[in-house]
Amino acid sequence: MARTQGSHSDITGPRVRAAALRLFARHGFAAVSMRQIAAEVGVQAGALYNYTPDKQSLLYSLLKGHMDELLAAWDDEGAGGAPLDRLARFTRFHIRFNVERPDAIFISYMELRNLEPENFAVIERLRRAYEDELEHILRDGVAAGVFEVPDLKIATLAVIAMLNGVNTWYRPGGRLSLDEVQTMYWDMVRRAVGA
Amino acid sequence: MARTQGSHSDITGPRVRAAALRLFARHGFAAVSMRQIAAEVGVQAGALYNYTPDKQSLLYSLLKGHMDELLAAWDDEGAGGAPLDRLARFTRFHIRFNVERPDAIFISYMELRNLEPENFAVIERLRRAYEDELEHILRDGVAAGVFEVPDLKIATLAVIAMLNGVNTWYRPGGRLSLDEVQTMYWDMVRRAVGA
DNA sequence: GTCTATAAGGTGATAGAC
DNA sequence: GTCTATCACCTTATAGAC
Repeated sequence: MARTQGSHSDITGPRVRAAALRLFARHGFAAVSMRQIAAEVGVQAGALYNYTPDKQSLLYSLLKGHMDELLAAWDDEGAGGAPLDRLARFTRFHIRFNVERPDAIFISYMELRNLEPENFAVIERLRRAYEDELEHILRDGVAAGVFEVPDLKIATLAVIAMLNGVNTWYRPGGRLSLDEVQTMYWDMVRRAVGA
Repeated sequence: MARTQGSHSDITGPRVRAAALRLFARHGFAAVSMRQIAAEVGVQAGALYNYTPDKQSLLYSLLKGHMDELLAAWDDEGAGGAPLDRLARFTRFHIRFNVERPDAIFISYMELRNLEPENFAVIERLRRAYEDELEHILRDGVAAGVFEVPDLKIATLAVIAMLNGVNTWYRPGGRLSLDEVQTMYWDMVRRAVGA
């Protein structure tokens, strides 16, 4: 796989990002060297710096891209309907989105502490924006009398934590289909919020 | 704080463990050097090797000690009673135990991937044993007709994931007391399992 | 039990040839 | 755009003095 010389104005950039995502998820940001990433891509370490100014920016760019994609995807399919329908849609959306990109999800909450403060603040703000989407659904449901939760903020975090747990065990082709998993968690979420 | 010479058959060992726990939780195992740990304790790096054969053993020892303590604590106060009572006790126990030792909890699920395979297998087995405690409660409740869950294994993991979420936001002296948090989560857990 | 000194090797990042 | 070579530094772990 190793190249010896020559130009490749092709797809090296995306391959660098893909390799970094995979390795960061497997071993952790701090444990992965630029040389390891380069070896995975099939270039020498120096060549990576054509695609990122430094290692930190590479991590930030992966997390930022992931959060943008998450919010855009929910924006596409989350809008409208009664609170109960929106909560069902959120539950199924969140599970599907997460299990489709386990590496990005993993580093998005494991490597936050390795972001420099300004980068951390940006990602944190986006994470909050996503949480707020769920909180608004719950608030509307409580106002409409169809949900009953002990505390809006805590119910929001509890539901997200429960749904995030899926990624720790779900594997495509396992005992349960994605649809079955979504349905089971919807059952539990629905009950947890008193619907 | 730095010593210059002399013997200290005192409490250096525990201080090494405490410093390592704190630093691993803050920055991650791979990002923390033996020199940093030594500086925190107030000794030179070489002195650490009086207390651990290597860095990996230090991590393993922290995780193993934590899991032993968890299982022993639950063994002390978890036994007996009706499924509903046992589930309430598990919920409150799990939350209290977790918020009392955030650093140990954090590294126990963040640094598993940095354990060597044999060490990982041991910790994983203990984690399973703890999960099984909850699964047995749910099974007994379902058998008794007081719980209703979509799937025993999934309900177990969903409840634990939800409860683990507390550590991401709870701080002593915050808006809610520990008892209030325990009560709110018990509300949501009870409903999630159809009790 | 702690120190200093050191071995052996890995780290992120840059310079300049092609 | 990629290579090779290199800088300055940090890493884990050990040896031997005190």
